[in-house]
Amino acid sequence: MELTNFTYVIKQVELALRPHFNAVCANAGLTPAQYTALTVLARRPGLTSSELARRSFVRAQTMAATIEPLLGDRLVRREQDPTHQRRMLLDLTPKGEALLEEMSPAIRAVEDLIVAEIDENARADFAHYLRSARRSLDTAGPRPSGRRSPD
Amino acid sequence: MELTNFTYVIKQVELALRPHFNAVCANAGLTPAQYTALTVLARRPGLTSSELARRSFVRAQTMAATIEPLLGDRLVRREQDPTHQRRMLLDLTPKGEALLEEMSPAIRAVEDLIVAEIDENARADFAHYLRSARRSLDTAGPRPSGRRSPD
DNA sequence: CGGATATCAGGGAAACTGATATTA
DNA sequence: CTAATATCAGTTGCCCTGATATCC
Repeated sequence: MELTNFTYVIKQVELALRPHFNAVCANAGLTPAQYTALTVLARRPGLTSSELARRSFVRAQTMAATIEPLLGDRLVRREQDPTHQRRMLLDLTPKGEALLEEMSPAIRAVEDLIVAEIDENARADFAHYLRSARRSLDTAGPRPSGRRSPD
Repeated sequence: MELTNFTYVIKQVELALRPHFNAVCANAGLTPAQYTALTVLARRPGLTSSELARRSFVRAQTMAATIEPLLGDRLVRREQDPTHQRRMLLDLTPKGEALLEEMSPAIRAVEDLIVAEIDENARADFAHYLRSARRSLDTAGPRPSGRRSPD
């Protein structure tokens, strides 16, 4: 009963998910972290690298390293914030948007696999619990970067 | 509705969980992977390193590297399988069991944080969904190692 | 000044691939 | 012969810490 061990099972799910997710990303010439950064930028255009890092629970340096190859491949574009000399705003290029579109069916297949056994109705509950866990973990204890809700 | 993005949120939860889990493990002189291996051995004494690897969704080499320091620290003991010349069976030492016991309250605190916002009744559902996801991901597609249910 | 950004340099935990020797 | 185990060696993705310069 109480041998739930959420910490353990969450790690296991992430590990079991990794090869699937990895394969889809590698197929598109991306690392998993890069794909994730692209999807966040798709929904939040004009973020800075630091903001993107906070929303992803990583450091600014880590995110900068993740994004660097995307800039080189012209999947992401960077321009200076008109109001701040120091801030660099990130956006997807059309090429970046097209790549996400191409990957969409394969990603969708992985999504379907995750919830394959779960009733349609219960999937929303599952998603709700996951987001709740992320929120609880974010608003307490040791953190890599700053505050702010991830997405 | 369908903007659930389980792949993304699961990764986010794992990332948000990491610093908490990491701090507890580091406090006990363990890496997260080492702590996890200890807990599995606590519940499944006499596993081989390869079996342990399969249950943990990693390769035999990865698990061997994880366990090596635990043998040196006498937290885990290894003895030859009487019926197989090649198999080496793993077990916790009393020292290993004691360490898990010491860590238990801190681990429990992290567990409580994860489900802090979730109703007592709903926590079992959450655990069920997580295990279901792990199972679905395990029984299909690309995998690092072999078969067998993890735990 | 403090706070946030960007970026340089270095390090570590933990997964991967490939290859090999042994044994049921 | 085939499958599984144990183990050697190298690689990679991706996070970390510390430090620095710039800008509001």
